[in-house]
Amino acid sequence: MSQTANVSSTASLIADPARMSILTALLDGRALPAGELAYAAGITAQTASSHLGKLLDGGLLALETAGRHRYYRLAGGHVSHAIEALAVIQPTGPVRRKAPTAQASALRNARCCYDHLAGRLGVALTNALRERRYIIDAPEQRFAVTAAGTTWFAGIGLDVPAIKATRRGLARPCLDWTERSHHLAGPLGVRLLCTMCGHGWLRRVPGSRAVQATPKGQAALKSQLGITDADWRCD
Amino acid sequence: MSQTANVSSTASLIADPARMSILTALLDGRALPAGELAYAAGITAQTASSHLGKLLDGGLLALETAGRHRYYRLAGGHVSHAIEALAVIQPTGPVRRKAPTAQASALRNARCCYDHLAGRLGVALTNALRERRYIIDAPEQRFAVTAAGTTWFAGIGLDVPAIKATRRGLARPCLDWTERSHHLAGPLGVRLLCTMCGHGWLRRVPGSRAVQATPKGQAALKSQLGITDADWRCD
DNA sequence: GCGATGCTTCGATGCCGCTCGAAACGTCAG
DNA sequence: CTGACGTTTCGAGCGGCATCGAAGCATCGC
Repeated sequence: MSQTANVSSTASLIADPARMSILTALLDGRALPAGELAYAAGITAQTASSHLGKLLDGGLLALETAGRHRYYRLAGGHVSHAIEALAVIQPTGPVRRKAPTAQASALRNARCCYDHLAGRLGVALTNALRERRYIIDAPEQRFAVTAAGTTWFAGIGLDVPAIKATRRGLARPCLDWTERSHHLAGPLGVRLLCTMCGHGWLRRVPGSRAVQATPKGQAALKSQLGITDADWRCD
Repeated sequence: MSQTANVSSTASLIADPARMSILTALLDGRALPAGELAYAAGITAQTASSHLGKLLDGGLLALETAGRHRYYRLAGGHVSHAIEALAVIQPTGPVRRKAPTAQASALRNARCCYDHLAGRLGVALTNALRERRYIIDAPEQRFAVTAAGTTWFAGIGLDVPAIKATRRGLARPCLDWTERSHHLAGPLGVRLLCTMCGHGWLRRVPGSRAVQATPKGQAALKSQLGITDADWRCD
């Protein structure tokens, strides 16, 4: 994809401190002449001219000629948008420790890890599946589904043979950040979360990675796999 | 002040093509081991290790250690957001044309941008909502929902007054990196995608950001908003 | 015309950082 | 313990780019 080459070349334009000073001076939308931008960036006119030409070619600036002055301005709102998006990314500094909020513990209890279930519930669910030998450890960082497991998954409406495995297999363990244990990932994990949400057992919280278990879901977890609230809820 | 230095240092991390290849390989949210990223970027393991360390320090990547493997992933959605914002900026010059693969055009047609709809369909949907004045432009980079809009959303089972706005509002435009136009983001955008998936109109492709419209969904788009396949499908 | 001003181009210099070979470190299998 | 493997660290080579001096263009005032 030539898109990646394009992104990095654009980023390299912003990467130079002198050019960034020029862009900063123009962030408010004004159009400034080359000489003033050179002064703002603390460089000579020749150097600034080189930078301005590159920014122009890169599509970051627009040019407006007036007499012997040449006024430069940002090419559009998308440029300032990109700069602001970059400003959000901060180097990893000192680790800040904060008391876990209610939201944080909800995330720790049950959350999405991309498209599969993670957190204490994800780990508890995976352990229950392993204890019942519905899934077993397999080589190359994978889980295999046993015959009993296929039957059990079918019982909740999940057709295992119909799932096509990716390059990394049908199911695999995924390390859980908070629990330092594994939960079920891979296509099977994705479908399992989907199915449980479809039954109304679990509910994804909009705009968050948190997952809630409904009363119906709590009952199902207990009857199907013997998982009680105490096994994973910790507020 | 130090903000500008921070932006340019972040940009310099993205500026290197090898590092950009690494970031591209991680854009879908997966976590990949260092060796695989080295192979993806076409560099040796030593060089990749250096790059990964810098990206980690720069706050672009997160690390997950599993045995002798070290899995790297994007530090968060803000990183992919910044990359997409950069991708919007195009050099003013010869337009290069590439042969799109089937997967690429699927992504271009319809995909998730985090939790809301993007791509040609996302833009077409947003434009239709604006044309019908269900949503209107509002100050501070936002969309406002009109009374007619609230009624329409309720008609598809989406209770707008029940959605709580975040700090950035209820709905806002998000720049689409392939279409260079805006699509609907914010809590309303998230709920809208959710609702349309719930009706079986759209279907998220597992393990990908691609979104498919079902036949039922195509009919609904036509009857509800007058959007035909030709408006957004382009293979 | 003539000089002054604003800006760009050319050429040379110096430095940053990307790159890979070699080697050390940590983990896993036997 | 030993060998294999994945990853990181160290060191040296080297290409690319920012920088500035000097010169070349264009415009303005007189």
